[in-house]
Amino acid sequence: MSHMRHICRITEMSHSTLKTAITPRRDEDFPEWYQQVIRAAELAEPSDVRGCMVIRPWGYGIWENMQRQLDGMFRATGHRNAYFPLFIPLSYFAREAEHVEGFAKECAVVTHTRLEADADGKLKPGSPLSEPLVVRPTSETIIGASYAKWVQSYRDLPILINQWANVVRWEMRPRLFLRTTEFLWQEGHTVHETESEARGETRLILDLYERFVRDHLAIPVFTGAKSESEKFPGAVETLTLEAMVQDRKAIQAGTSHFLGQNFARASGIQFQNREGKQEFGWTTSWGMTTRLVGTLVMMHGDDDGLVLPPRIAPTQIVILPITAKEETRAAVLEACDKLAMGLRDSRYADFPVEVLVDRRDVGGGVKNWEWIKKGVPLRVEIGPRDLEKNAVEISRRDQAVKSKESMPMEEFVARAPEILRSVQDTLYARAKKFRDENTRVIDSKEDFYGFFTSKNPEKPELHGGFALAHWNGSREIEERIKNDLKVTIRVIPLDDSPEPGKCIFTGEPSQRRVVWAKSY
RNA sequence: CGGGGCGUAGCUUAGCUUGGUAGAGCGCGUGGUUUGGGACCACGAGGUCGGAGGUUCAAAUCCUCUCGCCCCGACCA
Repeated sequence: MSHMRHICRITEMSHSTLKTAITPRRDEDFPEWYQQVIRAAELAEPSDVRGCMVIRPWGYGIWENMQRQLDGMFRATGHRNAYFPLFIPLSYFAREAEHVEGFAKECAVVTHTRLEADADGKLKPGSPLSEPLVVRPTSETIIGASYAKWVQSYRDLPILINQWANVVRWEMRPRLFLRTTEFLWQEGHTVHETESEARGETRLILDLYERFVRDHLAIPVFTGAKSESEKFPGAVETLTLEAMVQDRKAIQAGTSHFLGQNFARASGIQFQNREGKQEFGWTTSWGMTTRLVGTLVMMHGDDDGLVLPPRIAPTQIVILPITAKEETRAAVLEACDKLAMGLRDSRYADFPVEVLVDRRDVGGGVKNWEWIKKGVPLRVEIGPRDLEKNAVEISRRDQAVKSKESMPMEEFVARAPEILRSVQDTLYARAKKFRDENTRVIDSKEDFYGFFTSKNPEKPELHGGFALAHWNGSREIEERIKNDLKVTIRVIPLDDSPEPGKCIFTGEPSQRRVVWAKSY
């Protein structure tokens, strides 16, 4: 009899151990899991406006942290913020042919001002504009118009400006954070005296971005150039950062473009050089977007929800008072506040530690799970028993949800920054390990096709990854691989160690391996 | 924009084939019992079944149109 009961309990336990906070699991249905995490973590929700989303405080808090950190890095490298119009006169936009071709299909266009009631009392657009206005999909042309006025002499250069803004791209298939009609970003736009200086800027920003995603978002990336067919419309060269998320697809985490003199010519950005001759400026542009929030979800999230790197988490430590017994409640709450104050006095990664005491009158278990789903790096429980020992129970989000460690309160206050650092490091190491395990050096066409073909076409399992393979440099091959496998060249490494070989598709000579993958 | 799927309460959904104007679980509210935990009991609020038209005595259910969402494709940060 007691034996039976014992077995039942074990069954029950293993059942609850298997239960995950997010349904479905990542391995069951990755796209659906992604959406459920965003909802469960209260990052964002679809709005009534097709393709647009509402970014909720927790999601926006992550974006604000990204802004704060990137903004500091921009300032430290001599950039300043400014703001340019949302609307771009159609004629300005039309100035750069390749640019137009690239963006025309996704432009929202304002053609009228004012609303007027018709006979039925329905509101209709009233006066047509003499010239339609394009809602910026990117701001090269409108910013270029200002730069043309500001630049007269080489002494006016360089111009190093960034803007934080929203942009609109009328995409066909929106997905929360990854591809929405309106999104938030920063766009840097610079003008330089020489080609090499502008190329240097493009590279400087690429390195800055790489540091940012590595150190703050715990995201390892491959960097390098885009192929002709993948580069920014109007750019001479596009540098990119490519990360691998947990379904092994590539996602672009940021771009930095060397625009040559294309846009300077289009906008009339001209200056008198040191020889007294008129010359077009050399421009760059570069950006990172709210897509990074989605990247973070897919990079670190698990079957219990979001997992946030401490450096980007809006709240780094949440304190959960165990106030089960009325008679100890006040003492527990007081201890929590005291602990919070102590923690806020310490610093982690240049800022005071972000601590929240969750005093809400919500069941303890529910409360705990909410914070798990939101991905808070550290959860700290304080109950009457801990009070007696002057200790706390801490749970790290990078470890199993049930795992807890007891620690003297003093020690925890002293060690909190170190523990946060450890969580941050673990997430990076884990992501890098995953990326490396799913990156293959491939030397034959057969292996290449095998790598990117699922075993079960009906319900494709997670497969593929990054393939490092030689390529003859032709657009035709890219096109064919894209058609056959939906695989594209994500990045052509810039580096230092060219490794000559033979194109695995044609046998022609190749200077270096390039990175192939399916992508977002 | 092409192919597929789906719209019933905040969420997940039953009912639809064989018409008779809605049921559940979770969540929510109140009261109580609990308390190192996604607890339990009782009571309760919440749905013009995506929208419009049609067939019918009668439509969530049948027909037509329409809107939206999701997945795959083309495109993109």
